[in-house]
Amino acid sequence: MNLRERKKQRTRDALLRAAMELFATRGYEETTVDDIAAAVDVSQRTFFRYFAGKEEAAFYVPRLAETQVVEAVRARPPGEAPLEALRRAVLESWDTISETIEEIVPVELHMRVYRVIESTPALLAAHLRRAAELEEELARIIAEREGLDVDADPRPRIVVALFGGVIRVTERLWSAGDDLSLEGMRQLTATYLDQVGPALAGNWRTGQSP
Amino acid sequence: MNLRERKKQRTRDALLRAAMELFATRGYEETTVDDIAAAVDVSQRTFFRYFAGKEEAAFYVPRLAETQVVEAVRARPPGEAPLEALRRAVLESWDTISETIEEIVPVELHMRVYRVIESTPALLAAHLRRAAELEEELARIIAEREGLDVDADPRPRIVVALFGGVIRVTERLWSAGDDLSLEGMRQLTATYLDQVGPALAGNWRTGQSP
DNA sequence: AGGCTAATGACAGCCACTGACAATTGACAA
DNA sequence: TTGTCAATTGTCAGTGGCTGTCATTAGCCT
Repeated sequence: MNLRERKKQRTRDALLRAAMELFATRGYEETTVDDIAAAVDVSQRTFFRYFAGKEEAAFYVPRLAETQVVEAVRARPPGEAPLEALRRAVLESWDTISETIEEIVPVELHMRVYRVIESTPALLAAHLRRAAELEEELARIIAEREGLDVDADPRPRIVVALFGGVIRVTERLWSAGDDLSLEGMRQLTATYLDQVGPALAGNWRTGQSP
Repeated sequence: MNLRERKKQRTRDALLRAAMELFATRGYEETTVDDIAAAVDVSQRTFFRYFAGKEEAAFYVPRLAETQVVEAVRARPPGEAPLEALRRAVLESWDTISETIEEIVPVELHMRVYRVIESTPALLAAHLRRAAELEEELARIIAEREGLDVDADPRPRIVVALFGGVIRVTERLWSAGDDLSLEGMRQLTATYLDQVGPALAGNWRTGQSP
């Protein structure tokens, strides 16, 4: 790697860290791009050469996680039922995700930024849009696994929509609660996915849930 | 109603219509607030006194529809299973929705704007955030119907997430296709909701779908 | 060493949005 | 009807995100 390349990498990292640190402490809206650039001692223009916008800095790490989930789903054996494949892929990819993150920024910082994302309207909106794109991708993968046409058969998109919905509900609960550990999230996700069947049963009065 | 009130109403209507017309023809990003204000011959500042931002103008009509759905769910008899109640409420509220819209703007204009919302990243993001808020509200209603605590029992949020997911999938398909009639949308929604059961079944090879 | 190219900074400008203040216009009572 | 009060609006100035342009700097390669 060149000196040039290394320098670029360092600038990018510094900008990312400074941005995340500022978002996490001061808040997203309260942080200006000038603040971030000043913290790294580069011009505002340089920031925009590395990130398309403030938003992109906030979502840099979450994007890594998404990529990993997609690949985990792709790697699932074709025999599994769709919902089962999705479930296992997510739970499994969280084992490796923290290491991936730690290579870039402290996981703890990521978690604090994640909370900011969930509690900042503009960021939450962007997050949901990304999630929708992810779902579309997953639907295609599922359809292919099952040898179906996504645009002709509604079922791939429906399972994925259901699955995505459950994930989002747990994300929200998790980020709002106190237990920010990965294990807590795993637990929550597993519990909620287990409730999918019962939730669809007609009669909810039979048997309460945790 | 005062002359003053009437004048305000007229200005608001004119701004809304001008905004929607411009969004639908020129596109959202390509329309500046100055354009909208100029079309109505008021100052830019006045626009911001009626709408919190460009976005709010785009979502003014869709918000009406959302309100109506929420009320339709509230009006459902308590005996129905949750998913059934949601299904009936949505299908039913679409009967009345076009009249409500027509009081404000031509339905055809609304449809064109809706397509713009679905195809403009910034607007789609905002739309999904609103949808998430709506789902939270519906989950609370469902929980109350069933005499449950939303924060203790996951099932209300899960059904609603599933339902919301299906709705969003159909919205997208509908807005991307050619048949922009309400009847087409009803049909699509009913079909997709009917596929929820089959989609969750383990084995998709038994019996193809339309 | 010196020319080439990529990265950066400085500057100007667009657009969404906000606060402050002055001018206008309808409402209402004397 | 007129004068006063309050609401509506326009103007102006300013902030922040973001982009294009151009000159300058700094690493690369012969």
